[in-house]
Amino acid sequence: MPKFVDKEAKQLEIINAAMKVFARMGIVKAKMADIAEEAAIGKGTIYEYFRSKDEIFNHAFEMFFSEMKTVLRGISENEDDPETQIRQIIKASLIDFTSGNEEFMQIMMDFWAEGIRNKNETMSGMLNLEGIYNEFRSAIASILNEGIRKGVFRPVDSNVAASTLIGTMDGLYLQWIVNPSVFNFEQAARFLSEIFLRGIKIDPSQQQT
Amino acid sequence: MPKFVDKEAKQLEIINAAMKVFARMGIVKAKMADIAEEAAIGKGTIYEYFRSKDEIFNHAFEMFFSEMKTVLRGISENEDDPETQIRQIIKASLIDFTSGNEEFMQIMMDFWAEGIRNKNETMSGMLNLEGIYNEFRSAIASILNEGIRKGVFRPVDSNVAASTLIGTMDGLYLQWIVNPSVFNFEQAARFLSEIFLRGIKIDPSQQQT
DNA sequence: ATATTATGACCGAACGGTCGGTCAATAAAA
DNA sequence: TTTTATTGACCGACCGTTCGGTCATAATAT
Repeated sequence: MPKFVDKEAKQLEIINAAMKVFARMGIVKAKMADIAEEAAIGKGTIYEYFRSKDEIFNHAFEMFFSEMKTVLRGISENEDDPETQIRQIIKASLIDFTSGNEEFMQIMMDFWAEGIRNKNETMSGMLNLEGIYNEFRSAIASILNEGIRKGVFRPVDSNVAASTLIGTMDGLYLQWIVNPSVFNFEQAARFLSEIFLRGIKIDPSQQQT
Repeated sequence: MPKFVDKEAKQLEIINAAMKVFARMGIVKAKMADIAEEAAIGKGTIYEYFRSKDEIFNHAFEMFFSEMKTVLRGISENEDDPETQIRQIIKASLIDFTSGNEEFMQIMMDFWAEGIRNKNETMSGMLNLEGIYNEFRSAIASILNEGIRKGVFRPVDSNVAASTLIGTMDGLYLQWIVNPSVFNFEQAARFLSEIFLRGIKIDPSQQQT
């Protein structure tokens, strides 16, 4: 054993173990003992790297969503056409994130549920579902605004539209979780892209320029 | 004290008390002691009427959603025009259910979260989120099918469309919960009605009959 | 009408299991 | 040897559930 362990790396190991346990048994049911076992360390050791279960949870939460943010950022940076951007966001959210990744979804829903439950809590730190939504919303809203400016989208209220789009995708996750047998993300993504864009695009017959 | 108490009525009292407590502190955090206090009875008395906390939860859950079902049924029975039916469903779900009723929403989200978490559990009885969604979905799908038959809606996949609509509404609840300060149900309902109908209606310029 | 008995509604102290967190002991490294 | 890292037995707060017992009322007897 080296005298100074790489704290960051060990924290990451623990969080990854925690993620596995979270996926397997849900966040609330996950015990410190389970996480320790998964990480192949003693229970006490966890407390060398985290103050509490909440702290583990918060770190995991943050890591989890930062990945999503990165993908979204990539889309808005590498693509110029607003319509294509919207299509890509829907595809990324509903297909790329989900396909073959049940575990991921389970955790995501659990984070949500936990975020809702602890909304009013004086949590040690973050669990900032609100901030994450704000970020997503403003990212999508600015794409919509760009489309409106370019005259390809109707002048809808971009914040309301962005909320609705995000809401729809979240709602679809929920339905998949609840009822995976009759739910198909590919169909849903295709339908959503079509209907949402049809809903906000300028009617071709009256398009200007 | 009457020798024989009306069990049903007392159960209802307890469930109502439980609902209040659920709204105030969340389902998981709600203690039997809290429910007893709210109902102004002894903790032990609760167990004269319910076997367990889960049983209270399940009864509450069922009651809660049966109200929603009733409203939906009313809409499909008292109105013939598919477009109007869709508008009414959106209005009922997003405005009538929600307005001035923060408590209601809190509980609904909590039921959701709980339903997700316990999805794989061998719960005593029900907590049948899946069944409820199926019911809602097929109700909306049949409205859509009627619209398609009448030639006012495009021949979309009615189940996918219904899923998407339900998902959207749930997602909007979620956003309101997370971020009530920047979210407005009236705007959202108006936008959703407009965009969804615009998305599925036959383009007027090519309408037949 | 009054006393007596039976009943079920009601109660909350106590129980038992659970689980996050602590710490004294141990192992490993320096 | 001293310092650092690790550990898991242990603690105690918490909470759902149980159960022995009380009491108001109804039924019955006198």
